[in-house]
Amino acid sequence: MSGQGASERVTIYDVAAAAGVSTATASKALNDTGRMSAETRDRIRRTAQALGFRPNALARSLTSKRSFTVGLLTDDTYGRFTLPVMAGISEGLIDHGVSVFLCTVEDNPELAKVHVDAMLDKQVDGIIATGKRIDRPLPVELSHLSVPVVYALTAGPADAVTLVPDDGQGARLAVEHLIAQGRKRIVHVTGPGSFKVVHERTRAYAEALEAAGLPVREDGVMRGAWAERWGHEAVAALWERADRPDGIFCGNDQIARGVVDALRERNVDVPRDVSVVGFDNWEIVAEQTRPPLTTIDMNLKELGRQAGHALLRLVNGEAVEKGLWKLPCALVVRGS
Amino acid sequence: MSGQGASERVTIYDVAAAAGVSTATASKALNDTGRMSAETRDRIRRTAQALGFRPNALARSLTSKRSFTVGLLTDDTYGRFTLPVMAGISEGLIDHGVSVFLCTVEDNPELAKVHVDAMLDKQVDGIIATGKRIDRPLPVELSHLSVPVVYALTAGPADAVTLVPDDGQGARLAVEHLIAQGRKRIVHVTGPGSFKVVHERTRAYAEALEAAGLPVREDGVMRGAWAERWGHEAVAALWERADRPDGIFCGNDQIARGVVDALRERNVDVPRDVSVVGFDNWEIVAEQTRPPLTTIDMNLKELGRQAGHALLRLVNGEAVEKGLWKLPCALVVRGS
DNA sequence: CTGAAAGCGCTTACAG
DNA sequence: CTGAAAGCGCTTACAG
Repeated sequence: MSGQGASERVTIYDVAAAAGVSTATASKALNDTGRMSAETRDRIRRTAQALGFRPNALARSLTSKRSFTVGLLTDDTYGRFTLPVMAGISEGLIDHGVSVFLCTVEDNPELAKVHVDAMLDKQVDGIIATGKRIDRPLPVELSHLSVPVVYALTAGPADAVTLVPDDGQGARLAVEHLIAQGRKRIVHVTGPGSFKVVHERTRAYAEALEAAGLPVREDGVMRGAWAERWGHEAVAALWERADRPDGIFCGNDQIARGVVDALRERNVDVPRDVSVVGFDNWEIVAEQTRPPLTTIDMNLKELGRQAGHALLRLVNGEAVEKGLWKLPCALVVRGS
Repeated sequence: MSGQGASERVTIYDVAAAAGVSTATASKALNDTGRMSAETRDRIRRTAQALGFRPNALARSLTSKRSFTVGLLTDDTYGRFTLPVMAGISEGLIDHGVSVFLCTVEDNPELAKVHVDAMLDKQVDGIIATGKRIDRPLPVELSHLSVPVVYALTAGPADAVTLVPDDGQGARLAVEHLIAQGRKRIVHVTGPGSFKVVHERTRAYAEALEAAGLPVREDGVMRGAWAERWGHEAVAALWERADRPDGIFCGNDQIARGVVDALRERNVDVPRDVSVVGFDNWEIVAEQTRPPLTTIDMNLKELGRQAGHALLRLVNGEAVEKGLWKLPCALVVRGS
């Protein structure tokens, strides 16, 4: 019976009439504002309930100037990073009654503009910009909007709130784990130098070695593509060397998988002879590797949740620390 | 200068006043309705432009009963299928000025209910339900809502519009490709029988063989997990047999990758000795396989786009054919 | 403790 | 061809 009245939506007038009060009183009762006898408030609420009243959020927003709606912009159509971030945002916000507009803009500036305008027209309370790379901005300018903006996993202006995984801390975790396994000759096989994360992780790798009193070698860091193929090539090159490594920290799980496969093809036992740690905890890669990859998880869902909360605080005019928020990564120990 | 007036939003009153007309006339001019001199209409438009007027979509929706907003429900937080579908929906709808609410509900019925209620409160014009499996519904009942619902890549009621990839046609494409390569002994290594797609693809596999006059063998279909490991195991079993296959159609790209890797480990050359075709065109798997996988693409983005358009037609009261829409898959030829 | 009235920003019959 | 008025469904000072 309930919820079918397509044409018969019940309004606050219906509730007020049924309860024998004015709409003003009904509104106050339902929003727990104003002052009235507990009895009246209760009665109005029960009538509302009985009639199946659900306030029209549009009408409410029109007066309250709050739409309980935020816009989510992403340039990532296929990637794996964005989905957990978005899920975290959506989850974190729904608890506060706020809904999320999803907009995929890819690298298209005009499309991005159209989406932003549409969101603004729909009176979003704020915007979250999300991407696949922390060193590239989305193809649209968001800094002088009339609503607050939070950046997650994409580059934002210096005076904005930007949330990213703590790549340095993650890398340290990885290297310290290798050291804890008793590894002494640890190399780092990672992605292209054009990525900012490559440098951050490399620095942390070197610092962790130093902190443990292990030598930091010039040729300990090898850069290539973010691909399995590069993992294979790197192992080929490493196994040409006089002193082969006994620990390999990889810049992502795909490289790590290539490394592990290449080691197996050389009859090098992982993890007995060599320990390998990846980065990303991309489950589909990490779990299918033989043995399954030990890797670093960036806690993207939590990052999304925090991005949502940060935006909410901004919307409410609460104080929020500007700048780069680096969120901790976690080590996931599997078999490598 | 433009777009900064946080507190100074320009309304249609401002436009009307500046143009020396009533708000009614202004509204008509801007919406291209009513009748008035071209001169007046132009003048009003120019003033609106000059003032940077952007209509408040909330206010507009309140009277028009159309929010130009739809809800998108998904149970898929990490999967690869949903993101392209969502991107297609978002892309297809933004052209019509409609925005999309993203809701990830996972397997949580209460959460799903909360999201649906929130969407309804915000007066969405319709809802699209999306999932990761075509044979399972979302954990929430959507059939008696006051707005139209379209299902994409998830199970819907028989009298609804449900869009899915044409698994049979995709499988046929795969098998016909193998036959065109001159393969005669073609097996099908696929996922668990609990998945509906497994049966659809199996049937199409058998039909394609028959149509080509090739024998359909009892043990030609092998079921296991959707995982690389199963690909390895299947090859191990197959290579025990007297007559080994020369063509392998796999139920997904992960299995196909396991198969290709296992063949290489046995020094069987792909594609010289054996041709392999996968399913999904999951680029990260297909492209990293050595050699890269030939596979079936489900055109998920297009599926999303069509889901969006179908919903729009429903919202506009236009005729839409109910039932299961099977959208064509495409063969992507790579190296296997 | 409760209600009449005005208003949020737009659109839409209806008059003229 | 144009405008005054009412209305969409709610909330919020302001009176009483």
